[in-house]
Amino acid sequence: MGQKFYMTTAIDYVNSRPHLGTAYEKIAADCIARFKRLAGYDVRFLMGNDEHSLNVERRAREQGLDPLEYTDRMAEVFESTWKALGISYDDFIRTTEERHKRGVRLLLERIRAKGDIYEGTYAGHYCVSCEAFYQEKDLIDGLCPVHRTKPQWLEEKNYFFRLSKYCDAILAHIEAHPEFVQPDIRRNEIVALLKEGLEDLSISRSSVRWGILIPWDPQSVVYVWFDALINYLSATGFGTDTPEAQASYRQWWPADLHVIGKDITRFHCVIWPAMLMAADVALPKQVFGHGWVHLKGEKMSKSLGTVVDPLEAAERFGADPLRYFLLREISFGRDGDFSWERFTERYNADLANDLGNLLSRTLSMTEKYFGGRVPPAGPGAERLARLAGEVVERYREAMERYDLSTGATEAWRLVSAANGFVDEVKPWTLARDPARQAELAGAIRGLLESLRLVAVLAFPFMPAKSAELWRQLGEDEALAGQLLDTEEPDWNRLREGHHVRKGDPLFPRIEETP
RNA sequence: CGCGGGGUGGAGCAGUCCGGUAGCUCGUCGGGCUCAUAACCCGAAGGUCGCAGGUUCAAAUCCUGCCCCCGCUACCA
Repeated sequence: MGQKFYMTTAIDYVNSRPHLGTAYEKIAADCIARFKRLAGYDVRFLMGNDEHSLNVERRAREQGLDPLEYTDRMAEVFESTWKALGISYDDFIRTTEERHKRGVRLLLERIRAKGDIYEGTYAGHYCVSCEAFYQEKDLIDGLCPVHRTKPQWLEEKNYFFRLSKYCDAILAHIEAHPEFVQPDIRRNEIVALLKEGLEDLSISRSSVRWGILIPWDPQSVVYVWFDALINYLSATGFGTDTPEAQASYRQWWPADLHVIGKDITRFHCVIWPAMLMAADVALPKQVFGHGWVHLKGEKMSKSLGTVVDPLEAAERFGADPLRYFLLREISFGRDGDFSWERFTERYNADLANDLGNLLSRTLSMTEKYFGGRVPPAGPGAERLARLAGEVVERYREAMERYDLSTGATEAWRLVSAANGFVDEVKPWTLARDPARQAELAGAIRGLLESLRLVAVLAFPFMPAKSAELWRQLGEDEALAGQLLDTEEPDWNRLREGHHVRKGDPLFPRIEETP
């Protein structure tokens, strides 16, 4: 087994169904997970749901359900969505699970033992939707600035975490490990925030029941954010006292990568490391804050009916084209745009015309000239082989820094080159001249090998379509088990004489924009 | 002085950290090919890289000032 790589996404708040934005995060994370497996890492990819808080309890009651019943249903909705999108998570944690509660309790006890939790009173305007307190000056016309609803005046006993104590340590950590916060623009924000200083954080609620009880004071419940962050740790076995759990914890922690939305970098780059420092637990290696997916330049709006349901989008043309579009079109880390027009354009250009058609023409020629069997390697395709080597190197370099769109672009350089190569060598001309059989074989073989490599490179982006491409090339082993070999040129791997399996077009053209 | 993002050929983007031929996709125009999903290939037109200064042999890229757009003001990642 290779080096371990433990990565996570944000766990999702279950007060609404997944939408394109949440799906984007999982798709991007999945692409990274699959790339890492391809690169030989021993990957553990965690996702999950955030199920506590008054807000969730309310939503459940509205539907006449028990909170747990409600969260059970939502877990099904989320998991089936992720499966439909081809997300290859290894573990799915729910914050209502015992293993999570144990982890939360242990972390709390450790921080408390350190003396970093104290009792206090909190008073303020509390917005249920925000799960946050507001001061008078923050309210707009007496309403929550975010939700425009009337907050409640609450005065309650709260436990506080001495966040302020860790401000300098976190700053020092980020300075010593600039890669901790990615991309760079997010780091600047966090550093600015830290330089202004931190206040202690209220970490309990005494008015809420739906949550994890504070171990030494069952009248209080752990604040949902404090609870949620710990999932990354509890999912490894932290807090569970069996030899297996302990071994798992030691094997996987610290996390190598947290993939999250840019709005919650604060929680992951400030509060979370402080919690871990207080508990003497190692910090995660890296946090990556991705951008938003806008819809035609505007944020998605449920009331305007402009939210794209990822499943619906996936149903129309399959999950893979959607995955490809989002990953190729949007620079990972920045905001991007989704529209059916652009989707159709990308789909037809890159998938149908370039890759799909390349497969089509190559397999047709393989059938026509070689009876559908993989021809022997021969002269003529050297330049494709050379480019393939370069592409793999650059692809790998881009993917290592999570520059997913560049990774895809690199793979498509090989597709373009292969299409150009066909026009250049004109196999149909070679075919008329028996003396040039070896050249013809070399050319077709070069094209098949290019396609084989593209299947591997495209796999993190489009697992199902890549597997179909792989199958049509006549490969029998699972594509998922392949390794991206950079020691030896990943070339001439197909078995000579083996039958290809031409099938339906891999990506039929979309004639009308949806 | 609230915070942040952005302004690059008709459209959408990359390049800006580490200055040195302005790149990609679509669209337009011309040509080629016929293996292929009316797909593919080649070529061309089209940009004072928001504006004004500055640094430099050299700036989209660094510095200063200004203008405009967009988030943070929603169900939200």
